[in-house]
Amino acid sequence: MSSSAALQQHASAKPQRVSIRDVAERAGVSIATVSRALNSGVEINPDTRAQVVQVARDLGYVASARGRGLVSGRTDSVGVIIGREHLPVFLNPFYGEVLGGIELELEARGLNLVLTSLKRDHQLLAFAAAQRVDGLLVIGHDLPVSTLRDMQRHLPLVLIDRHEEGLSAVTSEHRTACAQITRHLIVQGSTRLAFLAEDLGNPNFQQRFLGFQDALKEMGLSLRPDWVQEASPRLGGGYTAITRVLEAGDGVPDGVVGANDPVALEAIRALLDAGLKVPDDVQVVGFDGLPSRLHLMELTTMQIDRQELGRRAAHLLLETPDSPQHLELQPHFVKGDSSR
Amino acid sequence: MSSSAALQQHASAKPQRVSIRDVAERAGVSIATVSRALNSGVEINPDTRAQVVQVARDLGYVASARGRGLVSGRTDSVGVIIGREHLPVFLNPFYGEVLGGIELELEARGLNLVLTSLKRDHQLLAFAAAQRVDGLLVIGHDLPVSTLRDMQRHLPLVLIDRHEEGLSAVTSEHRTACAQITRHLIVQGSTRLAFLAEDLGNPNFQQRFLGFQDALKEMGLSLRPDWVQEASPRLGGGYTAITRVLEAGDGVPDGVVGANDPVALEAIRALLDAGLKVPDDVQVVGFDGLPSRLHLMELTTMQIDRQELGRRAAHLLLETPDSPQHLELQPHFVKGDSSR
DNA sequence: CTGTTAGCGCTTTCAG
DNA sequence: CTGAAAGCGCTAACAG
Repeated sequence: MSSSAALQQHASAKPQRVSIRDVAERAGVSIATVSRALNSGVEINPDTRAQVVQVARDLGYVASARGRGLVSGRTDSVGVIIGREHLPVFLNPFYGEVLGGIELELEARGLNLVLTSLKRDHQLLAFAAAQRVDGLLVIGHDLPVSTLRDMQRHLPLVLIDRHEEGLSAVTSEHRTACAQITRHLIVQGSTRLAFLAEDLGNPNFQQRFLGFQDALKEMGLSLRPDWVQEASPRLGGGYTAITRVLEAGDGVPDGVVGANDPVALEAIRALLDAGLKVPDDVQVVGFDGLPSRLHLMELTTMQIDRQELGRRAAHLLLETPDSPQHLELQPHFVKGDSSR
Repeated sequence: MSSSAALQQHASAKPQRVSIRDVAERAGVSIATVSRALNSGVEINPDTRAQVVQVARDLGYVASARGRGLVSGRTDSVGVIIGREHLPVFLNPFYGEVLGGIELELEARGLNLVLTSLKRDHQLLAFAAAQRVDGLLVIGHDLPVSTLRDMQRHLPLVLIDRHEEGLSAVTSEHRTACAQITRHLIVQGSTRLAFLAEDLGNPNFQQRFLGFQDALKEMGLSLRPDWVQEASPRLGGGYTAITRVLEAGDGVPDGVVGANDPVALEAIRALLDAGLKVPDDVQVVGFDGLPSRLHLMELTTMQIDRQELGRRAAHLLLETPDSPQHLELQPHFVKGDSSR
């Protein structure tokens, strides 16, 4: 509180903020006229308007978002909430690009983006209820669906990368996409396949795992339980996961499907360290399509258009805030150097 | 506007938002009492308070940020503006971590983070003047200093990674740090050094370049103009920059200083593609210390504590909003595999 | 076309 | 300790 107080002191220390009344007085009109002159729309004498606009500019007047919001009921800004599990949020390029897409859509309409990293559930609810924003985009999986529904009672809301009954969402398809890239591996000659999941508790990774199994079945291959390993989500998990596969005693896989790109890249590092060649000895594929110019290797992966994910979600929020909709985007195959 | 209107419709379609009056009525007290009960501080009958708190909870009442802000003059949120030149903002892990540090500091005080990517200068000024936030953190170099000063008249403001006379700032030191890492290269045996700048118009890169030259001079080496190349900031610039060095006809450098990590990594890629060995034939160092687990190689670099940059800036904004201060953080040397 | 007036939801004197 | 009332800055009827 002391901090906010400090910020506040500042404001009052400034040469008194100019209000609509100052402009009205100086322009010799009423505050209503000032309001009308500045919010184009109503008919008003062009000369009066020009005069008011001039005075407003001179005084550096800008309508207070608070005062305006109080009567209009709008804030002209949209909130974005990112799941706790994904922190540090900004380190994951995945979410960065999603935000970029959201920004794009909002900026086109002159709306502000308010980013709020996840606090306690009840704080989030309070945030929604306090009407600091006109709508909410939620990225990530760790909010209880009940909280989401509660928030939905206060504000329109769209989920990103997650789907819940009765709530709007934009997601990407995981299962057939993962089957597709697994098939690619098999077609290119791999028969002994390992799967590295970042977190099998996450529904999206579950779907990818199912797709992996679909492809195995379809191609007449069998699943080796020891070759399905979970990689702790912190950096480096893929390395130890593939190491466990190598140590399982079933020999060396000739194909590895990483549940996402970081896991796949870490696995490649481990394979190289173990003296294996990629893709000659082992083909490796990932999932997500993270920008990889600086990476160990150009990865074969399923590219998710993250910007589109954000754009669409913002669009849904703005255009159809009241009818729940579910959009599912299909990732597309990108051939890199980690597979043949 | 139609979009905002749509969001607005939603709000009004909802079961009328509960206001302080609803709580007062239901609790059988005045709105003043509700306000007092909920904003701990004033003395009030514990029973009354308990009663009010209970009713408020039942009704799911949360004070409107607008109404409260109008009278208190505060918004309890801090804005962050990121320079146009750094877009797409979120793709650069540098700024992501800074944001993380800011978040940390704000969260500890219950303040909200409002992220606004850069629009036109006058829009930014309007944003500041509209008092949507209590203070502003500005990351990046492309805002005219005059605009910054104008904004400063409306709000307290702290610059990050940039310094201007009379404005608060948190920056990192570039010159001696770059000299230090250049010296490392020389001590490890490099004598023919190239420098790859991302953008020599940027004062920070200029400082690094100066540091590079300081080290050369100090160690009795001379600067080859052809071996100072600018790398266009888009991904891949470092690749072509080092290629130009190789084609300059002066032979092959045995040491390369990249003005930042991406440029250095791209250069390594190009060197490897050209059949050279890193660090055996050519040592390469970067600057920034981006997380590199997934990269081509662990880079020797000067690590900037980006989170600290954000934390300190937020701290300055909150604690000393009125007296301009300048904090300079020193990067520290990190040895990787790209140098001996 | 423009001025007057009534709030938007809340906090904060000022009286009781 | 609590209620009444003023007013934060603005927009939107409602009169002129």
